[in-house]
Amino acid sequence: MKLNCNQKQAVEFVTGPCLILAGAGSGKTRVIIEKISYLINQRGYLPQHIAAITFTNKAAREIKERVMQTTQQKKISRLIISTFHALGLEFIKQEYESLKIKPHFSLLNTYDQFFILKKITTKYFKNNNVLVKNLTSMISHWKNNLVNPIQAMQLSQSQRDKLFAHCYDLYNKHTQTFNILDFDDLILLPTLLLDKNKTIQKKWQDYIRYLLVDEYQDTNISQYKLIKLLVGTRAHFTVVGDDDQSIYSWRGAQPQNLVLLKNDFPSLKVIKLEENYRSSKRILKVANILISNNSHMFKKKLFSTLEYGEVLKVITAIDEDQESERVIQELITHRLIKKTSYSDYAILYRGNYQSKAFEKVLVKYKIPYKITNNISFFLRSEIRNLLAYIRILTNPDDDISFLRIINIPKRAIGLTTIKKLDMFSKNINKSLYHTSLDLKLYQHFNSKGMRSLQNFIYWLSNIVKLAKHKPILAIRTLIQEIQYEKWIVKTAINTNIATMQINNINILLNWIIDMLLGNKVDQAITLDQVVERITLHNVVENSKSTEEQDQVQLMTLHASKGLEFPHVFLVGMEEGLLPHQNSINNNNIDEERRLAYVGITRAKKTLIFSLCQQRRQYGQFIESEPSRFLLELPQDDLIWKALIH
DNA sequence: CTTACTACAGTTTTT
DNA sequence: CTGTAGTAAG
Repeated sequence: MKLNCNQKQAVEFVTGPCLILAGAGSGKTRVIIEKISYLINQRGYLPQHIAAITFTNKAAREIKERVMQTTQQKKISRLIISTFHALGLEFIKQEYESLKIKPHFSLLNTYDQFFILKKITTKYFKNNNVLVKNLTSMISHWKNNLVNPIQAMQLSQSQRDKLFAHCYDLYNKHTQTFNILDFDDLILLPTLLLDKNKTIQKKWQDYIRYLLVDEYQDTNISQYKLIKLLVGTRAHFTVVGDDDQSIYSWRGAQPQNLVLLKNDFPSLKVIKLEENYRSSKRILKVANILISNNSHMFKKKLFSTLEYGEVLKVITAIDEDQESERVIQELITHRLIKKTSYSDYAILYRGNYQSKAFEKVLVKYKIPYKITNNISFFLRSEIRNLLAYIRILTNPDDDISFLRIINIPKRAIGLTTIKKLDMFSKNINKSLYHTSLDLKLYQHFNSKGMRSLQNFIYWLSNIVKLAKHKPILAIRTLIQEIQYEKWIVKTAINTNIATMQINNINILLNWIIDMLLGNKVDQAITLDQVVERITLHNVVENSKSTEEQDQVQLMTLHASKGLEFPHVFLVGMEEGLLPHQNSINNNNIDEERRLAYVGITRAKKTLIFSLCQQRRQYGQFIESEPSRFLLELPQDDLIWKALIH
């Protein structure tokens, strides 16, 4: 297929700052890919001087694969296609000396971060999870806004915020002494260093000569600053974004960055991609009318050359049981008449918990389905434990991982022993691992628990030594000697769960060993790199097999961004759900409207809404009203199906 | 040190 | 209503 006029213009404008406003389904990924090959083939850029930055590993992978199809493989081997965070990590690894970081730092995931904050703030918050969560997001917010602890203290008005700023300081000191970084640091540290150090800035600007950024509307302040520092005054870059699909403001995304771009780069060329290749005219009309209720920084109106399409249906139900029943009935009938596949259908909802009612009905009718929930593979307890062991092999000083596995499986090291160890480690200022190796500890304390600890650390340190030269043998020995499978069978609620957990562990182990051996990948990598990949990427990405099965797709609206389906059910169209009650309270309806817009624009051929009159919430029924978004749509294009009692 | 009970909170979540 | 995390008793 040929590029349309605007797409062609977007590809070929490479001499200055460029903003591509790409509406839903307008072929933006294709433009990015074409632009990369245009830069290489027509403009003489060397691949190693081009960087394309995305938010997700999935998007990065897609671009990589598609560039590979259009360009010769050897040409693009050094092309930089990565996420913001992976690029930041690469930067930190190269510049760790200037950042005053030891080379063997470990990366924290959100769980470990929460755990650390909980631990260091117990005396203030007494394990109040809500407060710790608030603190976690506050610190993240500060970091994303390039605010250090001192500035945070100055900015804080309330007593609570001052305490939070103090905790931020404690947390920073903690991460510095233990040589750990969190996700936000991967952006923050490179940004601060590039800003301060002109030599390094020049070096990186010479390295990355053309920058492309995908999903630009999702960038936060520090990411935008990073972009500016990387492109410098040369300003050879392209950002691609759509303000109507900005649905991550609660994570710090600033759609205003689109406007800032115009101010910071007056010569900015703005190119709009408004031709939609996905949806029927009717679906686009409805989407355009809905989103016109939001204020806009750039005017944009999607159009389609496809047929007008079927009328949109609205299914009303008494409660969520009937809602799911009627939606699935509709799906079954539609599939029989149109002879479609199950995988042509998607059920989209606001909150993960809404999937339950649908799952029940799908099971009842024996319909294959796939729920994409974001409870990552890595958050499963059996995986977290195993990972903690593997992290200890690469960085024994990782106290969080050490604490997690110290008594898993049970080896008679209890709370009292751990408390003594913790105290002692603070006195001699060493990590828990190294404190446990210190014979002085056992001269001070002599208890059953301490003797268990001494045995454990003797065993563990040998595995750690082994891992330095023979990581695969070390991992195999480890799994065998802790008898992890046995422990799982013992602790699991039932045998089904145990089998699943053992299966999960084997998936992870096989993946790690494949990586270490270099199977299935171009190059074998070290155990350090394996751990890094696991924290930053998602291993599950390897298991493609499920994607190709014929299954009805269920997911949240957030998770559906970037995808498309022939037939879409947008369920739970009620006030309080979409828009969500919290967003109504915070007067953040615009983002909820964009969420609805994202949902609508996923549909290619048919779109069906559903809602309930009453919905169970925490056990009791609450009355609900149709979402205001349904009422904003042109009613000529909707059919409200009668309620069945 | 382990097990069992109670209290409580409960959107979205790219890395 | 559900799942989880922290505490109190075994």
